[in-house]
Amino acid sequence: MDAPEDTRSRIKAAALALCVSKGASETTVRDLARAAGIAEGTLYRHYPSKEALIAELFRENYTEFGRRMERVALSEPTASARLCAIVRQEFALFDREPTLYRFLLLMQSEALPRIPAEVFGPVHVARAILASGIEAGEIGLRDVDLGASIFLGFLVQPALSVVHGGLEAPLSRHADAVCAALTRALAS
Amino acid sequence: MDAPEDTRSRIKAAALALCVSKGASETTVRDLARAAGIAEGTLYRHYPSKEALIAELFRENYTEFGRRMERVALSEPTASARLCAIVRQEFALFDREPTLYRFLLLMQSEALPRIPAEVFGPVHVARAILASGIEAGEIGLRDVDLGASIFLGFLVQPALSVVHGGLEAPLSRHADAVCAALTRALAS
Amino acid sequence: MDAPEDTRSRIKAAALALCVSKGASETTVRDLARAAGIAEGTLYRHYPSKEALIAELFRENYTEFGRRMERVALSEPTASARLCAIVRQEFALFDREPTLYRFLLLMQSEALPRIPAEVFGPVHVARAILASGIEAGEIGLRDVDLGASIFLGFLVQPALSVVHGGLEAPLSRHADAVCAALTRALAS
Amino acid sequence: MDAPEDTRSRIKAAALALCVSKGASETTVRDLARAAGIAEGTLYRHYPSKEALIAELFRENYTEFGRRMERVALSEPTASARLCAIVRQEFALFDREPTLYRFLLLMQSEALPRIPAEVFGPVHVARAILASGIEAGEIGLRDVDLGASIFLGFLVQPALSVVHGGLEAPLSRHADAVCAALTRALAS
DNA sequence: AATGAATGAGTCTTCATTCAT
DNA sequence: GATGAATGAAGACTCATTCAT
Repeated sequence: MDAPEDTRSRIKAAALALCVSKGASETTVRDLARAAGIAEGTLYRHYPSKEALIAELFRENYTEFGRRMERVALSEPTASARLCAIVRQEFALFDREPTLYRFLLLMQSEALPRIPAEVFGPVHVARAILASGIEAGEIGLRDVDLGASIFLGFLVQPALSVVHGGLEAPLSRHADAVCAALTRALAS
Repeated sequence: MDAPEDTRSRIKAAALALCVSKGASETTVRDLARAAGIAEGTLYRHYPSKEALIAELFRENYTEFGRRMERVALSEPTASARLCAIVRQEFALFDREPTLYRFLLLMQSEALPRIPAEVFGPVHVARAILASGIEAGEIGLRDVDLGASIFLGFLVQPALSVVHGGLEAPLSRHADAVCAALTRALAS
Repeated sequence: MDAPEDTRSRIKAAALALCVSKGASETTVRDLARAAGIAEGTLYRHYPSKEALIAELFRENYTEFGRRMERVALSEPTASARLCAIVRQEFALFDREPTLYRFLLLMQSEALPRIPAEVFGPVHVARAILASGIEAGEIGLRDVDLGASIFLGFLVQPALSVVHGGLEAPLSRHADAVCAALTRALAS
Repeated sequence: MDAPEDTRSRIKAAALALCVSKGASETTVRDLARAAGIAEGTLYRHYPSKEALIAELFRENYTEFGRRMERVALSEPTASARLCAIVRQEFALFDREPTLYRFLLLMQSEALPRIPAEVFGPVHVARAILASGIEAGEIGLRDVDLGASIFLGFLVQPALSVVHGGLEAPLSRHADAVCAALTRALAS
């Protein structure tokens, strides 16, 4: 009745929502199946294990995150403008798709260590932009790795603060201020 | 034979190390007992549950984190200097006690949501310092909450980058550059 | 495209091989389907259940075993000669079709209890030959049931010993010695 | 309350009985626990897995079988007498402890292949006795391996025949006839 | 006749927790 | 306080079987 792809999508959506609301290890296969409207065994026709499902889900969204960054960055002329465009876009996405975003944020500490460093993601894009900015003499901070780390701090921490209640939603409201501070931080 | 406090310390040390190396939910009471050199049942003489043990462990270190920040901040004259002193101190601590620090970093996303916002911690300290700096006209960024969030980004993200391998250890090596960028970011 | 009988044969061959190599209950329908080159559901067009498939497979080969015994026995003049002819033939078959034979040997303990005693098989043939031998005064051992059991021991145990590595292959090499011993055992 | 050894014994007894009555793979851990009067989890304090429990059970009884054979054999003067003593003893044991014996008989085909050939057992004893008999010129059949195999056939097949209903119980009733036939078989 | 995704009862196993010693 | 065997609920996963196509 449903296309097989539909079942997979339902599983993914259920996993995303449940991991965000209860955490990955508190989410049982039974929860997953119920939320996706499938039988428990059906999950195993699509993923080899619960762990693999979550890992794949994280990886997909992680690399998609990187690709999204690449996409907005392309249309901007300078490194600073690129990073700001990313901030604006991601903050807007955080407001529009809170579940997807929280998933990425919350799973980071468990999932990232299991992903090989070579896998394409936000860090690569940040590094590339910073490298070009440094070469163009536009960015003062000369350490690409540190610059990427600081940039990610600007991107991630405000989002986390909104999640934890320390910063008022919507996140987009803070985009201008964050971009300004980010530009100053990397400038000299 | 051992003072009871000794047993508690051994349990805490074991929990810290195991949570860092395998994650909280992957750490079993058996693991804990083995690592602490006690019987499984003994844990329950000291904590009502495994969950409570980890929660208490996080909370202790979390508030201690805040208190450490307060302590260094006191001796500095300006907001900027205070924040930089904190950065330097914590980066040094990260290098000296990696397990303790990683525990805080990794458990954040699971443990923080369960801690009421009123509980004293780093966020309070950051906010207080920023508020004073804004009042003194020393800090341009006028939103205390956002400023605190950005500051935490500077504190946390470089540490995470070292953990994930994206930034070269030791973290202290980057303290100067981070302080400079942080000062610029908040300045205007 | 294929004649249906072909599919059945492929299923049977797959079941035989898998039961021998991993045991009946360790063999899954998925294994069976994969090895036979069919879909899992297809098995149920040919057999009502996995269990029924294996039971039928055993029964077929079990009665065929009996019929084979009957056939060689016919051309021999005395009971002793008949039993020896059987030994020779079966030992040769064991060497030629090891999988088929191991199936019979290994499934014995699970499958035999579920087969009613009336079902035609090796035991019937052995009993008939022995009865005729006793009547002809040619065989000293007067208990037909015991004689049949001892004969089966001569037939089965050397084969099992080869399977378990306690007796050197090929089994046929031992046919003469076994026949001689068997003849002596029943003689007096 | 119970000595721990008691729990283990109860588990073993339950496993023995259930494996005999329903087969190893049809026996669930739940069955085992119920029959032993323990909780399911308790089994895993004593054995690493259900499989390991059954394997250990088989191995224990298998080597004990060998040791029993050794023990009766000692008191007899000739190879023939030793083998007959074994037959008599084991047939009697089969009648007295049918469950234990059936376990060995029925599990043979699954369990034996997983036991390394070096493990001490009935085959070793049979071979040793036959070798001594051959050397003493007392036994005509010159192939030790084949002789051991034939002997095991005399030992095992009549027991199996009783289990399957082809031979009338008690097995001991047939001991004399079997001994006589065995002696003749090996003699010349 | 053939397919193979879906099913869901049932399996083995784990693990936080209890309690008699 | 300390122990560690016992618990049993709950977990992840399997697999024979069904059925719409």
